[in-house]
Amino acid sequence: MGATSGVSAPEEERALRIGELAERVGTTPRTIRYYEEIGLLPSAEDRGQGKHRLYGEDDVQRLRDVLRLRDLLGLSLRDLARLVEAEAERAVLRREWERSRTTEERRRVLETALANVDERLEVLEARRDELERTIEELRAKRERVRGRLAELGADPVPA
Amino acid sequence: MGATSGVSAPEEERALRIGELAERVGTTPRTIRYYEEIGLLPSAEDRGQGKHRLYGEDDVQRLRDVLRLRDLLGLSLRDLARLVEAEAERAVLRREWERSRTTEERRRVLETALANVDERLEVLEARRDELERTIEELRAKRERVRGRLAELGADPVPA
DNA sequence: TTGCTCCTCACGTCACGTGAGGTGGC
DNA sequence: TTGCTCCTCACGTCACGTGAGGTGGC
Repeated sequence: MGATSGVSAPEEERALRIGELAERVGTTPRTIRYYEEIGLLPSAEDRGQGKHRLYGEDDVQRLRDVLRLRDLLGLSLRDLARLVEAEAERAVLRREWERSRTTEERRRVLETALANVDERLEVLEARRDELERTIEELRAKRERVRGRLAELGADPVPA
Repeated sequence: MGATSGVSAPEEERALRIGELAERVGTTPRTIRYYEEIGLLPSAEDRGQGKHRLYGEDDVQRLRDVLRLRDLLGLSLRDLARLVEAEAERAVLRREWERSRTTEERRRVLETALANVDERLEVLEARRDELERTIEELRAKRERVRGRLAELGADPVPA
């Protein structure tokens, strides 16, 4: 859960405070603290009681990913945490793969990763198709309204 | 608020009970009762205390619309209720338009409707574009994984 | 009459929002 | 030192979930 720190070594890079991070990714400090509390984001274990949280660029990226998945998938945060865990697991598999010797091991690792990606793609594509259908309905509606406006007389409606 | 009844005259058509309606649209009876409670769905005013709610086909359609907008837009239910109100208002404007005499009135009504549709289109298109970008990222990731699998040897991965 | 679904409270939960009162760092 | 943002409780809210105990219709 807390093996890696949320404070990702801001050695050279500028360290962000929670408010800056929140503004960068379009959320609130409270949401970030809550995600840390439920284990969806890693917490800085070496942070003293009452001390400020500090974040680096990779924390920005990780939080962006989490928020995007939350909005796109509409899962509970528990399920989302499981999904993010699976993603991390894939990263582990990836490193394992780098070291693995036999072709069979490599194949197994890659096929697991492929199945994982395919599953996410299916969910996202279904959502996009649903959105597309709704957009088409609205466009047809718009054309009908514009047609009626055109019938009313001279002034063309600006595109 | 309660001018029209949720029980939309199931004269000939088969009347649905709340559990059937819920299953048809993919939600729960509790959600339907809650939406009625906050005014997002109309309530049957002529329903006696403790009597069963009954629904018709247009209630199915209305609830489907509400649920789809909820999932697609991610608004609060208060904002969603306002939007649905605006939709109903447009229907009123539509009937008003049927009776209106002057070209200017008609133009005004149509332009209001057009602005309303355009606003919804913009939100939906932005969402779809974001989804599309995520899908593209995942597809690229998948191609990379499949490339690595192909490198491993003979057996082609089924498309 | 027996099941089944329905009814109305009413408390629980999830994902945060929102102060209350206090401390930390450019 | 002065502001500003940060900190930790902790209670509030929104959108329902989930029984508890009772009634209704094929």
